[in-house]
Amino acid sequence: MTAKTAARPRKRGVRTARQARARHTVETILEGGARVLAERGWAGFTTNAVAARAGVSIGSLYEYFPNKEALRDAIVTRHLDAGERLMAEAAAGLDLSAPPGPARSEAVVGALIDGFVRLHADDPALHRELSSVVPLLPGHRARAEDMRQRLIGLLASLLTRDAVRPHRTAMVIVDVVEGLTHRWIVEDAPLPEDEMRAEIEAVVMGYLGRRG
Amino acid sequence: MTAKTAARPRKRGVRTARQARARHTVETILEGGARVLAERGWAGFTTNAVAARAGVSIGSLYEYFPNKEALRDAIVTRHLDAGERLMAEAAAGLDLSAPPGPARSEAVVGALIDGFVRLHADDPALHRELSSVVPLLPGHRARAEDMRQRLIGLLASLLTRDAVRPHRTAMVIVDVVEGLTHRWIVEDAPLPEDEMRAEIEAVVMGYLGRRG
DNA sequence: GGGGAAGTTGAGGTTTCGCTCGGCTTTCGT
DNA sequence: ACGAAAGCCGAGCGAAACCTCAACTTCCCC
Repeated sequence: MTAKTAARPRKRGVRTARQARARHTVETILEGGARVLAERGWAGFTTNAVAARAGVSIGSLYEYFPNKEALRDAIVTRHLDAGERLMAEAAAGLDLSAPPGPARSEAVVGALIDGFVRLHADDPALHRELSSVVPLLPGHRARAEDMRQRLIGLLASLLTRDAVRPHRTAMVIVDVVEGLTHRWIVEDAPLPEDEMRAEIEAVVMGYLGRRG
Repeated sequence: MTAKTAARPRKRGVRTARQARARHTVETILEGGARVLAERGWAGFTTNAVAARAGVSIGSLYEYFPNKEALRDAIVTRHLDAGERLMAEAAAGLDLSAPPGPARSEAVVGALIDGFVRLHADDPALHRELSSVVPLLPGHRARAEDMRQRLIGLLASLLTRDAVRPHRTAMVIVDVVEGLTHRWIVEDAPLPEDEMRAEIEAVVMGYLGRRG
């Protein structure tokens, strides 16, 4: 084959799931893909492994995903969506009517820690793989970076009374919280969860007190 | 001709470099491997690419490394050796005759930050790849973990006067410093180096003050 | 300087894995 | 109820990557 010379090589089009059965198949494949990624890592993430894990044939997988990258990207997108939802929930739970000041800042920091703990605690292996070994599209990196920047902006706006340079302070805090939750939940868990939260809070509040 | 009579097919043994020329070849291959890893990542780390980059034939590579994993492991070992040396140097540079207390702690923390900055600043791309995407042998993970524990132990012994639970405090500090240097140097550099050091120091000293 | 050990080479065997395609089964609309 | 569209299947093709091996070159040592 290969026949590049043909007027239309006519690659077989990728199907768009219309029937409920097909949507279920797509769902199953995505879920299987996430499981394979979490359990066997990016190296074990072969299209045949995903199809087998999902209980569908390799042909079905390629009905809905033009290639391996598209499947990977769909899984990444889902993970980013979940993170976005988590962030929105955490923000919605904040009591913004409280008067600005150290007390409110402590509550805000608590919510931030809570959000990151939940983000990492739900399927740590998948999160680890996606956040460090799986190759990402520039668009996905950009989206993650955008989420981070929005989070920093929000935090900065809540810290205007407690910090001389709110944006800088917010960036440091976000990086500290993310770094510690990532290390302790995803890499290994040297502390029980409540102590972990307390330590992270101590680090952040100590920094805030010093910069305030 | 020779040795046709040997009953054993005997898998061809891996050569141990004896002559200077051969040692140079091994060196070149290791260096080429590190470059390929840093520039094209683990996905681009193919034995043919390494051989080409090193300017030797693929056959030569397999004279000294029984397989791809052995080559990877040798590169990882070298990187760990470098980290070990850096840690020893930083420890040797400490002034332990100074009286324990906040002033000495600040100097110790400064040295810690300095060590991690140097560890990450020298070939950040290679460090990134080795510390997150390249699959490691359990033995290598164990060695890295051992280095971390020794560092924590050393730091804890220097903080006995400043913290109620020195070991816990030391662990948190090491994780904060490593997390922030890694994020800011390896992932991207949002701050000039001196400001970066100042922020990390502010985080750690704030935590120390609060826990003291 | 000669013989043998050490070192080097690269075409190609083997395996792994992404992906295709012809044919079969199920669902839907009329 | 029946034809067409949607969905599903899996043997196998081709590319890419790991690794081998027989032949060649360079170096060492007596």
